[in-house]
Amino acid sequence: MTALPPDAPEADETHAATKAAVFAAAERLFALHGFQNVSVRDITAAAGVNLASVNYHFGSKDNLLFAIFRRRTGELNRERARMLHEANDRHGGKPPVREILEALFAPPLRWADPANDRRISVQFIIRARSEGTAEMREVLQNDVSHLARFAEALKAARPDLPAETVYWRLHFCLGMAHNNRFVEFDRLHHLSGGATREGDVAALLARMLDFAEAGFNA
Amino acid sequence: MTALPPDAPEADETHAATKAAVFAAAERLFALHGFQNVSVRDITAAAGVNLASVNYHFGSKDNLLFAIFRRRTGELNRERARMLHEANDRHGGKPPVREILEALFAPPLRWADPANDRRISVQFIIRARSEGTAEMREVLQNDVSHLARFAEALKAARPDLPAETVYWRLHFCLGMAHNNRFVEFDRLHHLSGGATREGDVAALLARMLDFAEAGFNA
DNA sequence: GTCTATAGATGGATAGAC
DNA sequence: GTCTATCCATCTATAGAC
Repeated sequence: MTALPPDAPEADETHAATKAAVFAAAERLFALHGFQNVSVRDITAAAGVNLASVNYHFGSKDNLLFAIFRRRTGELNRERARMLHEANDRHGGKPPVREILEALFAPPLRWADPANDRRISVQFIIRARSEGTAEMREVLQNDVSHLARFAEALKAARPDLPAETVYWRLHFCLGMAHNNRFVEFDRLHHLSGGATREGDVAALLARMLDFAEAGFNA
Repeated sequence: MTALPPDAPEADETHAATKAAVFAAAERLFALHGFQNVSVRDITAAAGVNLASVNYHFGSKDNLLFAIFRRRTGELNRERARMLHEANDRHGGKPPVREILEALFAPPLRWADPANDRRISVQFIIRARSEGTAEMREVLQNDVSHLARFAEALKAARPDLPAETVYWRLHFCLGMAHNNRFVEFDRLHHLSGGATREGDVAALLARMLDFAEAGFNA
Protein backbone atom coordinates (compact mmCIF):
# COMPACT_ATOMS: atom_id res chain seq x y z
CA MET A 1 0.00 0.00 0.00
CA THR A 2 1.27 3.45 -0.83
CA ALA A 3 1.79 6.18 1.68
CA LEU A 4 -1.22 8.17 2.76
CA PRO A 5 -1.07 11.70 1.43
CA PRO A 6 -1.55 14.29 4.13
CA ASP A 7 -4.97 15.24 2.84
CA ALA A 8 -6.36 11.71 2.63
CA PRO A 9 -9.97 11.34 3.73
CA GLU A 10 -10.24 10.32 7.35
CA ALA A 11 -12.18 7.21 6.39
CA ASP A 12 -9.01 5.63 5.02
CA GLU A 13 -7.36 4.79 8.31
CA THR A 14 -5.88 1.48 7.41
CA HIS A 15 -2.45 2.13 8.83
CA ALA A 16 -3.24 5.21 10.80
CA ALA A 17 -3.05 4.16 14.41
CA THR A 18 -0.35 6.80 14.65
CA LYS A 19 -2.61 9.36 13.04
CA ALA A 20 -5.35 8.63 15.56
CA ALA A 21 -2.91 8.88 18.46
CA VAL A 22 -1.70 12.25 17.22
CA PHE A 23 -5.27 13.46 16.78
CA ALA A 24 -6.27 12.44 20.30
CA ALA A 25 -3.18 13.82 22.00
CA ALA A 26 -3.41 17.10 20.11
CA GLU A 27 -7.07 17.57 20.93
CA ARG A 28 -6.43 16.96 24.59
CA LEU A 29 -3.39 19.24 24.84
CA PHE A 30 -4.99 22.02 22.82
CA ALA A 31 -8.10 21.86 24.97
CA LEU A 32 -6.13 21.99 28.21
CA HIS A 33 -3.39 24.49 27.38
CA GLY A 34 -4.42 26.38 24.28
CA PHE A 35 -3.23 26.14 20.72
CA GLN A 36 -0.19 28.38 20.90
CA ASN A 37 1.03 26.89 24.15
CA VAL A 38 1.34 23.38 22.73
CA SER A 39 4.23 22.52 20.45
CA VAL A 40 4.41 19.74 17.90
CA ARG A 41 7.01 18.21 20.16
CA ASP A 42 4.56 18.17 23.07
CA ILE A 43 1.98 16.42 20.93
CA THR A 44 4.23 13.72 19.54
CA ALA A 45 5.74 13.10 22.96
CA ALA A 46 2.28 12.68 24.53
CA ALA A 47 1.17 10.43 21.68
CA GLY A 48 4.33 8.33 21.91
CA VAL A 49 5.15 8.80 18.26
CA ASN A 50 8.00 10.48 16.47
CA LEU A 51 8.26 14.16 15.74
CA ALA A 52 7.67 13.91 12.01
CA SER A 53 4.26 12.27 12.37
CA VAL A 54 2.32 15.49 12.57
CA ASN A 55 3.64 16.82 9.31
CA TYR A 56 3.40 13.45 7.59
CA HIS A 57 -0.20 12.77 8.53
CA PHE A 58 -1.62 16.27 8.67
CA GLY A 59 0.72 18.45 6.64
CA SER A 60 1.29 21.03 9.36
CA LYS A 61 0.40 21.94 12.89
CA ASP A 62 -2.23 24.37 11.62
CA ASN A 63 -3.80 21.69 9.46
CA LEU A 64 -3.94 19.36 12.43
CA LEU A 65 -5.83 21.91 14.47
CA PHE A 66 -8.16 22.56 11.60
CA ALA A 67 -8.85 18.84 11.11
CA ILE A 68 -9.79 18.41 14.76
CA PHE A 69 -11.91 21.52 14.65
CA ARG A 70 -13.77 20.47 11.54
CA ARG A 71 -14.53 16.99 12.79
CA ARG A 72 -15.74 18.04 16.23
CA THR A 73 -17.83 20.98 15.13
CA GLY A 74 -19.35 18.78 12.44
CA GLU A 75 -20.31 16.16 14.99
CA LEU A 76 -21.70 18.75 17.37
CA ASN A 77 -23.72 20.54 14.72
CA ARG A 78 -25.16 17.29 13.43
CA GLU A 79 -26.22 16.29 16.91
CA ARG A 80 -27.88 19.64 17.46
CA ALA A 81 -29.60 19.48 14.07
CA ARG A 82 -30.88 16.00 14.81
CA MET A 83 -32.39 17.08 18.14
CA LEU A 84 -33.98 20.11 16.52
CA HIS A 85 -35.40 17.88 13.81
CA GLU A 86 -36.84 15.53 16.42
CA ALA A 87 -38.41 18.46 18.27
CA ASN A 88 -39.97 19.57 14.99
CA ASP A 89 -41.41 16.11 14.46
CA ARG A 90 -42.85 16.00 17.94
CA HIS A 91 -44.66 19.30 17.50
CA GLY A 92 -45.75 19.37 13.88
CA GLY A 93 -42.98 21.74 12.81
CA LYS A 94 -43.52 24.32 15.56
CA PRO A 95 -41.71 23.23 18.73
CA PRO A 96 -41.84 25.46 21.81
CA VAL A 97 -38.88 27.63 22.81
CA ARG A 98 -37.74 25.29 25.56
CA GLU A 99 -37.30 22.32 23.24
CA ILE A 100 -35.45 24.40 20.67
CA LEU A 101 -33.07 25.59 23.33
CA GLU A 102 -32.68 22.04 24.60
CA ALA A 103 -31.46 21.02 21.15
CA LEU A 104 -28.92 23.84 21.40
CA PHE A 105 -27.72 23.22 24.96
CA ALA A 106 -27.97 19.46 25.44
CA PRO A 107 -25.36 18.10 23.00
CA PRO A 108 -22.33 19.99 24.38
CA LEU A 109 -23.52 19.31 27.93
CA ARG A 110 -23.84 15.61 27.27
CA TRP A 111 -20.32 15.65 25.89
CA ALA A 112 -19.13 17.49 28.99
CA ASP A 113 -20.36 14.72 31.30
CA PRO A 114 -17.40 13.45 33.36
CA ALA A 115 -18.35 9.92 32.31
CA ASN A 116 -18.16 10.86 28.62
CA ASP A 117 -14.89 10.52 26.73
CA ARG A 118 -15.94 13.47 24.60
CA ARG A 119 -15.55 15.70 27.63
CA ILE A 120 -12.32 17.10 26.30
CA SER A 121 -13.83 17.79 22.87
CA VAL A 122 -16.20 20.42 24.23
CA GLN A 123 -13.32 22.24 25.82
CA PHE A 124 -11.45 22.07 22.53
CA ILE A 125 -14.35 23.55 20.58
CA ILE A 126 -14.91 26.37 23.04
CA ARG A 127 -11.22 27.21 23.05
CA ALA A 128 -11.02 27.05 19.29
CA ARG A 129 -13.79 29.62 19.07
CA SER A 130 -11.64 32.29 20.66
CA GLU A 131 -8.10 31.16 19.82
CA GLY A 132 -8.60 29.63 16.41
CA THR A 133 -6.63 30.49 13.30
CA ALA A 134 -7.88 32.91 10.68
CA GLU A 135 -8.92 29.94 8.59
CA MET A 136 -11.13 28.62 11.37
CA ARG A 137 -12.61 31.97 12.16
CA GLU A 138 -13.61 32.29 8.54
CA VAL A 139 -15.41 28.97 8.72
CA LEU A 140 -17.24 30.04 11.86
CA GLN A 141 -18.07 33.33 10.21
CA ASN A 142 -19.48 31.84 7.06
CA ASP A 143 -21.09 28.70 8.36
CA VAL A 144 -24.05 30.19 10.13
CA SER A 145 -26.46 27.89 8.31
CA HIS A 146 -26.47 25.65 11.33
CA LEU A 147 -27.50 28.53 13.57
CA ALA A 148 -29.93 29.87 11.02
CA ARG A 149 -32.16 26.85 11.54
CA PHE A 150 -32.30 27.61 15.25
CA ALA A 151 -33.09 31.24 14.56
CA GLU A 152 -35.91 30.26 12.22
CA ALA A 153 -37.37 27.84 14.73
CA LEU A 154 -37.25 30.47 17.46
CA LYS A 155 -38.89 33.07 15.25
CA ALA A 156 -41.66 30.59 14.46
CA ALA A 157 -42.12 29.83 18.15
CA ARG A 158 -42.34 33.52 19.00
CA PRO A 159 -43.79 35.27 15.93
CA ASP A 160 -44.82 38.16 18.17
CA LEU A 161 -41.18 39.13 18.83
CA PRO A 162 -39.23 41.33 16.41
CA ALA A 163 -36.67 39.23 14.54
CA GLU A 164 -33.89 41.43 15.89
CA THR A 165 -34.89 40.53 19.43
CA VAL A 166 -34.84 36.83 18.63
CA TYR A 167 -31.32 37.10 17.22
CA TRP A 168 -30.03 38.93 20.25
CA ARG A 169 -31.58 36.43 22.63
CA LEU A 170 -30.07 33.57 20.66
CA HIS A 171 -26.76 35.37 21.04
CA PHE A 172 -27.27 35.49 24.82
CA CYS A 173 -28.02 31.76 24.88
CA LEU A 174 -24.85 31.03 22.94
CA GLY A 175 -22.93 33.08 25.48
CA MET A 176 -24.35 30.91 28.23
CA ALA A 177 -23.31 27.76 26.38
CA HIS A 178 -19.80 28.96 25.57
CA ASN A 179 -19.09 29.89 29.16
CA ASN A 180 -19.10 26.27 30.29
CA ARG A 181 -15.36 25.87 30.48
CA PHE A 182 -13.49 23.99 33.19
CA VAL A 183 -11.90 27.22 34.31
CA GLU A 184 -15.24 28.95 34.77
CA PHE A 185 -16.72 25.94 36.56
CA ASP A 186 -13.79 25.95 38.95
CA ARG A 187 -14.16 29.64 39.60
CA LEU A 188 -17.86 29.27 40.28
CA HIS A 189 -17.13 26.34 42.56
CA HIS A 190 -14.70 28.52 44.46
CA LEU A 191 -17.09 31.47 44.62
CA SER A 192 -19.98 29.39 45.90
CA GLY A 193 -17.87 27.69 48.53
CA GLY A 194 -18.37 24.33 46.84
CA ALA A 195 -22.14 24.57 46.49
CA THR A 196 -22.15 24.15 42.70
CA ARG A 197 -21.56 20.66 41.34
CA GLU A 198 -20.64 20.69 37.68
CA GLY A 199 -20.69 16.89 37.45
CA ASP A 200 -24.47 16.75 37.31
CA VAL A 201 -24.99 17.80 33.72
CA ALA A 202 -28.66 16.87 33.69
CA ALA A 203 -29.29 19.31 36.53
CA LEU A 204 -27.19 21.96 34.82
CA LEU A 205 -29.16 21.54 31.60
CA ALA A 206 -32.40 22.06 33.51
CA ARG A 207 -30.98 25.17 35.17
CA MET A 208 -29.86 26.59 31.85
CA LEU A 209 -33.22 25.89 30.25
CA ASP A 210 -35.13 27.46 33.14
CA PHE A 211 -33.04 30.60 32.85
CA ALA A 212 -32.96 30.87 29.06
CA GLU A 213 -36.60 29.98 28.52
CA ALA A 214 -37.70 32.67 30.95
CA GLY A 215 -35.31 35.12 29.32
CA PHE A 216 -36.69 34.30 25.90
CA ASN A 217 -40.25 34.70 27.02
CA ALA A 218 -39.65 38.04 28.71
CA MET B 1 16.69 61.43 37.52
CA THR B 2 17.66 57.80 37.73
CA ALA B 3 16.22 55.07 35.55
CA LEU B 4 12.81 53.77 36.49
CA PRO B 5 13.05 50.24 37.79
CA PRO B 6 10.72 47.87 35.94
CA ASP B 7 8.44 47.52 38.95
CA ALA B 8 8.03 51.21 39.65
CA PRO B 9 4.52 52.29 40.62
CA GLU B 10 2.52 53.48 37.66
CA ALA B 11 2.00 56.83 39.28
CA ASP B 12 5.62 57.73 38.63
CA GLU B 13 5.37 58.41 34.93
CA THR B 14 7.60 61.41 34.73
CA HIS B 15 9.61 60.26 31.74
CA ALA B 16 7.44 57.40 30.67
CA ALA B 17 5.88 58.52 27.42
CA THR B 18 7.56 55.48 25.97
CA LYS B 19 6.10 53.29 28.67
CA ALA B 20 2.61 54.59 27.95
CA ALA B 21 3.04 54.04 24.21
CA VAL B 22 4.14 50.46 24.82
CA PHE B 23 1.21 49.89 27.15
CA ALA B 24 -1.33 51.21 24.65
CA ALA B 25 0.10 49.40 21.66
CA ALA B 26 0.35 46.13 23.55
CA GLU B 27 -3.20 46.33 24.83
CA ARG B 28 -4.50 46.97 21.36
CA LEU B 29 -2.50 44.22 19.66
CA PHE B 30 -3.24 41.67 22.37
CA ALA B 31 -6.94 42.46 22.17
CA LEU B 32 -7.02 42.15 18.40
CA HIS B 33 -4.72 39.19 17.79
CA GLY B 34 -4.29 37.34 21.07
CA PHE B 35 -1.42 37.22 23.45
CA GLN B 36 0.64 34.48 21.83
CA ASN B 37 0.23 35.90 18.35
CA VAL B 38 1.84 39.21 19.20
CA SER B 39 5.60 39.47 19.61
CA VAL B 40 7.57 42.08 21.48
CA ARG B 41 8.77 43.21 18.07
CA ASP B 42 5.19 43.80 16.93
CA ILE B 43 4.51 45.88 20.01
CA THR B 44 7.59 48.06 19.82
CA ALA B 45 7.13 48.56 16.10
CA ALA B 46 3.51 49.66 16.56
CA ALA B 47 4.50 51.95 19.43
CA GLY B 48 7.37 53.45 17.44
CA VAL B 49 9.91 52.67 20.12
CA ASN B 50 12.91 50.41 20.23
CA LEU B 51 12.86 46.71 20.91
CA ALA B 52 14.39 46.89 24.37
CA SER B 53 11.66 49.16 25.77
CA VAL B 54 9.37 46.38 26.83
CA ASN B 55 11.97 44.70 28.99
CA TYR B 56 13.25 47.98 30.32
CA HIS B 57 9.90 49.35 31.40
CA PHE B 58 8.03 46.16 32.26
CA GLY B 59 10.68 43.52 32.86
CA SER B 60 9.27 40.98 30.44
CA LYS B 61 6.50 40.38 27.95
CA ASP B 62 4.57 38.38 30.55
CA ASN B 63 4.87 41.20 33.06
CA LEU B 64 3.59 43.66 30.48
CA LEU B 65 0.50 41.56 29.87
CA PHE B 66 -0.02 41.18 33.57
CA ALA B 67 0.31 44.92 34.16
CA ILE B 68 -2.33 45.69 31.54
CA PHE B 69 -4.57 42.99 32.91
CA ARG B 70 -4.26 44.19 36.47
CA ARG B 71 -4.97 47.80 35.64
CA ARG B 72 -7.97 47.14 33.42
CA THR B 73 -9.62 44.56 35.63
CA GLY B 74 -9.06 46.85 38.59
CA GLU B 75 -10.76 49.72 36.81
CA LEU B 76 -13.63 47.55 35.67
CA ASN B 77 -14.19 46.00 39.09
CA ARG B 78 -14.12 49.38 40.77
CA GLU B 79 -16.69 50.73 38.34
CA ARG B 80 -18.93 47.74 38.94
CA ALA B 81 -18.52 48.02 42.69
CA ARG B 82 -19.37 51.71 42.58
CA MET B 83 -22.56 51.08 40.65
CA LEU B 84 -23.56 48.29 43.02
CA HIS B 85 -22.88 50.61 45.93
CA GLU B 86 -25.08 53.30 44.39
CA ALA B 87 -27.87 50.78 43.82
CA ASN B 88 -27.58 49.79 47.46
CA ASP B 89 -27.88 53.42 48.51
CA ARG B 90 -30.94 53.96 46.35
CA HIS B 91 -32.76 51.00 47.86
CA GLY B 92 -31.75 50.93 51.51
CA GLY B 93 -29.28 48.08 51.03
CA LYS B 94 -31.64 45.77 49.13
CA PRO B 95 -31.65 46.68 45.43
CA PRO B 96 -33.80 44.68 43.02
CA VAL B 97 -32.28 42.07 40.71
CA ARG B 98 -32.37 44.32 37.66
CA GLU B 99 -30.26 47.06 39.23
CA ILE B 100 -27.72 44.56 40.53
CA LEU B 101 -27.38 43.10 37.06
CA GLU B 102 -27.12 46.58 35.61
CA ALA B 103 -24.10 47.20 37.81
CA LEU B 104 -22.61 44.01 36.39
CA PHE B 105 -23.41 44.60 32.71
CA ALA B 106 -23.24 48.34 32.24
CA PRO B 107 -19.53 49.09 32.83
CA PRO B 108 -18.10 46.77 30.15
CA LEU B 109 -20.85 47.84 27.75
CA ARG B 110 -20.11 51.51 28.30
CA TRP B 111 -16.49 50.77 27.58
CA ALA B 112 -17.48 48.90 24.43
CA ASP B 113 -19.22 51.95 22.99
CA PRO B 114 -17.68 52.79 19.59
CA ALA B 115 -17.26 56.35 20.81
CA ASN B 116 -15.31 55.24 23.88
CA ASP B 117 -11.55 54.90 23.70
CA ARG B 118 -11.79 52.08 26.21
CA ARG B 119 -13.47 49.96 23.57
CA ILE B 120 -10.32 47.95 23.05
CA SER B 121 -9.88 47.36 26.77
CA VAL B 122 -13.02 45.26 27.03
CA GLN B 123 -11.80 43.04 24.26
CA PHE B 124 -8.48 42.74 26.02
CA ILE B 125 -10.09 41.68 29.29
CA ILE B 126 -12.37 39.13 27.67
CA ARG B 127 -9.46 37.66 25.75
CA ALA B 128 -7.26 37.60 28.81
CA ARG B 129 -9.87 35.53 30.60
CA SER B 130 -9.38 32.60 28.25
CA GLU B 131 -5.82 33.08 27.03
CA GLY B 132 -4.14 34.50 30.09
CA THR B 133 -1.01 33.17 31.72
CA ALA B 134 -1.06 30.86 34.71
CA GLU B 135 -0.32 33.87 36.89
CA MET B 136 -3.39 35.68 35.64
CA ARG B 137 -5.62 32.67 35.93
CA GLU B 138 -4.56 32.37 39.54
CA VAL B 139 -5.57 35.95 40.18
CA LEU B 140 -8.94 35.38 38.55
CA GLN B 141 -9.33 32.20 40.53
CA ASN B 142 -8.54 33.74 43.88
CA ASP B 143 -10.01 37.19 43.48
CA VAL B 144 -13.66 36.33 43.62
CA SER B 145 -14.29 38.91 46.33
CA HIS B 146 -15.53 41.28 43.67
CA LEU B 147 -18.08 38.74 42.45
CA ALA B 148 -18.96 37.71 45.98
CA ARG B 149 -20.55 41.11 46.56
CA PHE B 150 -22.80 40.58 43.58
CA ALA B 151 -23.70 37.09 44.75
CA GLU B 152 -24.61 38.43 48.19
CA ALA B 153 -26.74 41.20 46.73
CA LEU B 154 -28.57 38.74 44.50
CA LYS B 155 -29.19 36.34 47.38
CA ALA B 156 -30.60 39.24 49.40
CA ALA B 157 -32.83 40.24 46.49
CA ARG B 158 -34.12 36.69 46.08
CA PRO B 159 -33.99 35.08 49.53
CA ASP B 160 -36.52 32.52 48.34
CA LEU B 161 -34.04 30.97 45.88
CA PRO B 162 -31.51 28.34 46.99
CA ALA B 163 -28.04 29.86 47.10
CA GLU B 164 -26.86 27.29 44.58
CA THR B 165 -29.42 28.53 42.08
CA VAL B 166 -28.29 32.12 42.54
CA TYR B 167 -24.67 31.17 41.88
CA TRP B 168 -25.54 29.31 38.69
CA ARG B 169 -27.66 32.15 37.42
CA LEU B 170 -24.86 34.60 38.14
CA HIS B 171 -22.64 32.27 36.11
CA PHE B 172 -25.10 32.44 33.21
CA CYS B 173 -25.10 36.24 33.37
CA LEU B 174 -21.32 36.31 33.28
CA GLY B 175 -21.45 34.09 30.22
CA MET B 176 -23.72 36.61 28.54
CA ALA B 177 -21.32 39.43 29.39
CA HIS B 178 -18.19 37.59 28.26
CA ASN B 179 -19.69 36.73 24.90
CA ASN B 180 -19.66 40.35 23.77
CA ARG B 181 -16.59 40.08 21.59
CA PHE B 182 -16.16 41.73 18.20
CA VAL B 183 -16.02 38.32 16.57
CA GLU B 184 -19.33 37.26 18.05
CA PHE B 185 -20.97 40.57 17.17
CA ASP B 186 -19.83 40.16 13.58
CA ARG B 187 -21.13 36.62 13.44
CA LEU B 188 -24.48 37.69 14.82
CA HIS B 189 -24.61 40.55 12.36
CA HIS B 190 -24.00 38.09 9.56
CA LEU B 191 -26.57 35.60 10.86
CA SER B 192 -29.26 38.21 11.22
CA GLY B 193 -28.63 39.66 7.78
CA GLY B 194 -27.57 42.96 9.31
CA ALA B 195 -30.55 43.37 11.63
CA THR B 196 -28.45 43.59 14.81
CA ARG B 197 -26.66 46.83 15.48
CA GLU B 198 -23.94 46.47 18.09
CA GLY B 199 -23.18 50.18 18.09
CA ASP B 200 -26.21 51.00 20.20
CA VAL B 201 -24.89 49.88 23.57
CA ALA B 202 -27.77 51.44 25.52
CA ALA B 203 -30.23 49.29 23.59
CA LEU B 204 -28.03 46.23 24.04
CA LEU B 205 -27.87 46.82 27.78
CA ALA B 206 -31.65 46.98 27.93
CA ARG B 207 -31.90 43.75 25.93
CA MET B 208 -29.45 41.99 28.20
CA LEU B 209 -31.26 43.20 31.32
CA ASP B 210 -34.66 42.12 29.99
CA PHE B 211 -33.33 38.66 29.27
CA ALA B 212 -31.28 38.20 32.43
CA GLU B 213 -33.84 39.67 34.79
CA ALA B 214 -36.51 37.34 33.46
CA GLY B 215 -34.10 34.43 33.69
CA PHE B 216 -33.26 35.31 37.26
CA ASN B 217 -36.88 35.59 38.25
CA ALA B 218 -37.87 32.28 36.69
C1' DG C 1 16.77 56.40 28.85
C1' DT C 2 17.43 54.88 24.17
C1' DC C 3 19.33 52.18 20.82
C1' DT C 4 21.88 48.29 18.20
C1' DA C 5 23.59 43.91 18.16
C1' DT C 6 23.39 39.53 19.63
C1' DA C 7 23.08 35.76 22.77
C1' DG C 8 20.34 31.79 23.91
C1' DA C 9 16.40 29.02 23.46
C1' DT C 10 12.56 27.04 21.04
C1' DG C 11 9.68 25.78 17.47
C1' DG C 12 7.92 24.18 12.73
C1' DA C 13 9.25 21.78 9.03
C1' DT C 14 11.99 18.56 6.17
C1' DA C 15 15.75 15.55 4.25
C1' DG C 16 17.10 11.11 3.98
C1' DA C 17 18.22 6.52 6.08
C1' DC C 18 15.73 2.37 7.09
C1' DG D 1 5.29 4.53 7.19
C1' DT D 2 8.57 5.55 10.80
C1' DC D 3 12.42 7.57 12.71
C1' DT D 4 16.63 10.62 13.59
C1' DA D 5 19.14 14.53 12.71
C1' DT D 6 19.10 19.00 11.34
C1' DC D 7 17.94 23.28 8.93
C1' DC D 8 16.16 27.66 9.44
C1' DA D 9 13.05 31.06 11.13
C1' DT D 10 11.50 33.48 15.07
C1' DC D 11 11.24 34.94 19.58
C1' DT D 12 12.55 36.77 24.34
C1' DA D 13 15.88 38.79 26.85
C1' DT D 14 20.15 41.18 27.65
C1' DA D 15 24.77 43.24 27.10
C1' DG D 16 26.96 47.30 26.16
C1' DA D 17 27.71 51.64 23.35
C1' DC D 18 25.96 56.27 23.35
